[in-house]
Amino acid sequence: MNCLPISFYRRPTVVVARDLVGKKLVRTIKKGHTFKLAGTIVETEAYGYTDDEASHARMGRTARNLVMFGEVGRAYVYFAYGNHFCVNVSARSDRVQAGAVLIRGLEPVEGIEMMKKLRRVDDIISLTTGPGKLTQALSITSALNGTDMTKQESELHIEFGIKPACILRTPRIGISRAIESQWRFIDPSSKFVSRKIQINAL
DNA sequence: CGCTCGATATTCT
DNA sequence: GAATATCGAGCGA
Repeated sequence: MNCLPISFYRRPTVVVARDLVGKKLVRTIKKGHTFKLAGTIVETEAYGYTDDEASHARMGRTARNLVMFGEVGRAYVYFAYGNHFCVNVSARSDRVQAGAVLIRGLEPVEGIEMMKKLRRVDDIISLTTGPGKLTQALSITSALNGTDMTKQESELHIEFGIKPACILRTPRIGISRAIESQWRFIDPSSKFVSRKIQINAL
């Protein structure tokens, strides 16, 4: 079994976000043949509960964010700006009621030709450098919301990888609240990070 | 390269 | 009605 165990996700969300950098996100598609699409996670962000003004869970449960409150290690897929899907993994310590880690960047490893077709682009760099891009490259939609990411047989799961030499911690991107929290983690040696650093507003 | 804007689901005010 | 965990097209420099 190559998958990260459920205990990996039953820890503080920020710690899980850091430790997910270097792990492998795997998507299997059964369509006649079985296709495998996979990439190494190079960029993540942690989102919390009522303590986090930028989190979907900050106001409590809604139909959309239920997975953030449920069992850990599950895929939380949501539709952003009416245009793109984004994928998270639910993760939190037992003391907290909600939490998830947004996967923001991948380094493509397997199934690159199919990713190019799904994205309708040829450029490797723009294939998976961003949360909306990587869901398109791996054909991740709300149909996969709630998927158990700790099971090898799941169409979407997370496997062990190689621990990066260095992980950088920065403020999160694309939010206007709680910009002071440094809950974004990147592998600075990777070319597949959407932005190397966050420029802090004055 | 950088900036503006449209697409438009879901939630909040 | 406004904001949002985004992206890419179009435009100007």
